[in-house]
Amino acid sequence: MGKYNVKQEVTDKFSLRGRVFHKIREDILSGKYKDNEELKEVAIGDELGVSRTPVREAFRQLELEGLIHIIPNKGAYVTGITVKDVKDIYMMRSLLEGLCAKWATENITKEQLEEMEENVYLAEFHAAKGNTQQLAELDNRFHEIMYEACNSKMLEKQLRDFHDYVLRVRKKTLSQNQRSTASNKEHKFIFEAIKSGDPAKAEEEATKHVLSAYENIVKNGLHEAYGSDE
Amino acid sequence: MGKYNVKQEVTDKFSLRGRVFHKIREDILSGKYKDNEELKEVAIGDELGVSRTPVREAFRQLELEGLIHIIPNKGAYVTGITVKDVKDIYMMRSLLEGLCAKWATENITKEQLEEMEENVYLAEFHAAKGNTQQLAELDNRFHEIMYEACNSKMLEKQLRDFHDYVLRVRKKTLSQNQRSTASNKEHKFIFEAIKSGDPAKAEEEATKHVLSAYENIVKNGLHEAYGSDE
DNA sequence: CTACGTATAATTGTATACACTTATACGTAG
DNA sequence: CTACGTATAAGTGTATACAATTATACGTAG
Repeated sequence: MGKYNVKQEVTDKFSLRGRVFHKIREDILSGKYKDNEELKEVAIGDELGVSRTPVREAFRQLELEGLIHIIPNKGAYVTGITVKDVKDIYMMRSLLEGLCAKWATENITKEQLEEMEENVYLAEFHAAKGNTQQLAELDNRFHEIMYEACNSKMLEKQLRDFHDYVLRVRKKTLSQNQRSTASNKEHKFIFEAIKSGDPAKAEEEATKHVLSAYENIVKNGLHEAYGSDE
Repeated sequence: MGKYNVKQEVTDKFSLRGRVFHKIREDILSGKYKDNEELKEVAIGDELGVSRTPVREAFRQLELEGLIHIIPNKGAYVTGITVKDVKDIYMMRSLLEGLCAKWATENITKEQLEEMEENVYLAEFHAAKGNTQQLAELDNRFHEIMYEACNSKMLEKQLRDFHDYVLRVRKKTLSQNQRSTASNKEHKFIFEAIKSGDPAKAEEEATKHVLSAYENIVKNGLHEAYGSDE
């Protein structure tokens, strides 16, 4: 990966296909399309004012993301995302973010470490002022820095995917002030472990960080946004 | 997921698009297309005797799998898979297979447990006879059973993806007899932990299992199949 | 000889047309 | 009334046509 290419979006948001992809994705995650609902190429194309071609290409991508499943010659059906899915992802993430923090400790550059430090202290400031928007961005960025610092293209991609997947949930939980201050504190612990060059500690703190986000989610239900499945 | 739908392939192998997808994927993983090589829609279409449409759809999927990256209005470029990528995946897998074994212990059905037991003992038999083909299939199936048993759609999909990704490597390492017998023994340990209802033990054994496969790979180089990147 | 700009070619993006498969409606036999 | 079969409609799969963008070649000014 690299210095340029600041944020390589897998799907360009400006092409028709990209817009269609993001729109459908959003509509599935937001619950507009219900579980098992059939998505028809022409209907969606008409709605967005495009032909079937970009819609079909978007479908192929959504299928690989697991948001829809396509039965050949039949149709595309929404797979949706349940409460259990989100929880499972958090458990998987807790392990992989741990690994990421460990590797980041061993590979982080001076610049990345500095940005991380800045991020942590800036977040403290915005938390005090109760600015949720900035906090969400800083939180995003903190994890992004770790992903970049771990020096593993595969792990980076994986965690980005997860991160994206549960983005809606994260936005919601971070808007609760108590969680965001706790989250900041945990970021600080991770940062300090990385700075002191202690991979095992960094791993432990990052794992704990995701787990406590998970606990928070479990406590607060998240029933409205997703179908309950258990 | 379910009783029916024994093996839901994400991309149907019989449609043109599916065939194109698998062909290009294979060609990238086998090294036919070099790193950063540009893939042109018409060229590939002509080679496979199809039009651009299925090729384009296959490209979109390959992009999401991370095997190629597409620059809008420019082209599709091979991302390839390096030795480090494979190693990183093994590290990630070791954690997630551990989690999978833990969850499988808590959710496995009687039938799945029976099939697993049968699998382990059958593998012992074929190992003694040195039948590598059957061994590879049994190994695949052992992990498949765990994926199904863990009762997590998300984790199942993730591990299948990883599994697929490094399939070529696994085939190769399993053809070495000493590794395959060691692998069998480890499967047996995992199975016994699951059967005895000890999630922590199952997790530990599954993690160790993937790690030892990783060690084996590191020892044996795997230089020929993939570009070295470190 | 180099640098720049324009014309041309090559390639991707999107829309449309046609082929093929699957679903639906309706009529008829029993 | 039900079961079956055929005709029709709807929808996906693929190919092709056209538009937009990017790369290349070549000529000209300096």
